[in-house]
Amino acid sequence: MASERKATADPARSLAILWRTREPTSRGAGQGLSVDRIVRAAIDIADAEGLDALTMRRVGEALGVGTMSVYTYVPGKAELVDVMIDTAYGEMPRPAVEGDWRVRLERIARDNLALYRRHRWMLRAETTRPVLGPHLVAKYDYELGAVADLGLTDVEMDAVLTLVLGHVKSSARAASEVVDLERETGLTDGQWWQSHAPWLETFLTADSYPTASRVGTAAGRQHGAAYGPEYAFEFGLQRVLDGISVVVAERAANG
Amino acid sequence: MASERKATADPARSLAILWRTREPTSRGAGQGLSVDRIVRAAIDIADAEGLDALTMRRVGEALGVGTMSVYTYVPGKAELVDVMIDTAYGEMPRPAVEGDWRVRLERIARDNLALYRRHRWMLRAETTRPVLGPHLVAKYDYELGAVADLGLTDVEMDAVLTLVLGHVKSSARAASEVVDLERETGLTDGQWWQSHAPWLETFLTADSYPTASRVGTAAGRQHGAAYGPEYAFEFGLQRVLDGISVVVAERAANG
DNA sequence: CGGCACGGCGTACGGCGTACGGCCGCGTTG
DNA sequence: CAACGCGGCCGTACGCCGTACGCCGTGCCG
Repeated sequence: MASERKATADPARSLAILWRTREPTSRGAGQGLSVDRIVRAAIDIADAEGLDALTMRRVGEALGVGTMSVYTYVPGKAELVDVMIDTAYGEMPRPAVEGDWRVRLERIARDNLALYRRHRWMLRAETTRPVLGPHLVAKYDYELGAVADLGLTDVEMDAVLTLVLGHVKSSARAASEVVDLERETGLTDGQWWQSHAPWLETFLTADSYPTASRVGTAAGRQHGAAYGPEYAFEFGLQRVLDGISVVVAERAANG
Repeated sequence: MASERKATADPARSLAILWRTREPTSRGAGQGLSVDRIVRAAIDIADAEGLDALTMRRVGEALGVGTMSVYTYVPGKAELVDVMIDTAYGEMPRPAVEGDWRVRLERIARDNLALYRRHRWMLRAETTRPVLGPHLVAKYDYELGAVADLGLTDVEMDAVLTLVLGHVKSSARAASEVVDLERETGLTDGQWWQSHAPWLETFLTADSYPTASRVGTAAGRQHGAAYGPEYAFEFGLQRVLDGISVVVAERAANG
């Protein structure tokens, strides 16, 4: 299957590229190809048409270059995606936010959501352990700053961040799926739901599954209106932050 | 996009198979192939070797049958995965749990985590909107029961469930990645972390990224010990439940 | 007993990632 | 200034994948 990360991706190779261990060569013909240009082209393709459309052939084509030329700068597709991810992290804002931890965490959540909205392919590409590129490290450092002065242990700080970012990613995935579905079927979520209503009524009867039937119908009716991925994101985010505040209050009380 | 779900997956076809719209034929030769046997074989392969190893050729091979014979019962790979997912949901327990909503939700979270542990391929396969198979519907109905009597609106009930299950999936994914990494590299997480220590110390210095450096080191040192995906799961779950309890208490107070 | 519906499958096509080996032009060296 | 060799570039080819298509043999129904 692959697609998101061949099992054989070599982290060391990705790291070498990410941290620019190689100096730019001036030898040879060189018609201006470079890791940066390749990554930029690849991101453009993935943004516009998704990870499936991102093939090495397409990348070469986009750069007016043979397929195999890409391999001069990038060891393989998996490593290319690694670099794409770190590059995307690099475009995130890292402003100094005024306000308490809750404001800061909420801001971080929204920034990450925006990132996933712009680069939907990241939702599928990150499957394996992230490669510790420079921008990911900077991002991690910045985001830890939001929870640094709350009296949490280092491990707890990491766990809080993991929790919030995990929620963002779940929500983003759900939202992305709705977009995909609308694009593929040509139907909005509400229309799709309505077209499946007869089918649902056949099997998902109030007799057999009372709760699922009622709630599903309610949720379905709201689709396109108030309910949807946005609601799930907002609701979940506030719940998560509420939950974190319990620990924070505890630590503040106990010193 | 594809890989876990070809963009061309046809939900209607999947649904037809899932709800057994076709009656079992008794015409023709028939050497005992069936949707069930195919699905079972496919799940065995995916469990043992991952989604990447699941190819139509492998499935046919495992059943002592030609590759294309599989297509007699299943329209394509995407639909096969759909059916695999619903089948996996079918093996989940749905006991009547005594205790309050928190006990019930916690139980649901752990059951789902166990499911993902047994079928790690599900973490990659569910990308798109789930197909509403019979077992998913039953699962949804069952799980809604855990939050049915808390005074929440229908939409809120759905959101609570989405939040909890999203956290489970995030955590399961993280845990699965650790397993994959250990399997691929032959190193435990702690060993891997240690082997990258020199590299990290070069770039992730206390000067440039003080917080990330300290927390990363702390988290890294704990790997293999107390910290890890299990901790992140437990910590996050309690935070999420704490957050939900705030809403529940609100509703209980306001009627 | 004839027909044919249907399960089973061999072949083939168009895609993918990428290994390999060669070409060619430039910067360096004697 | 000539020769060298290195490195950017890439054409070809291989082994995978999913699956369209058309052919067979079988056993039930009329």
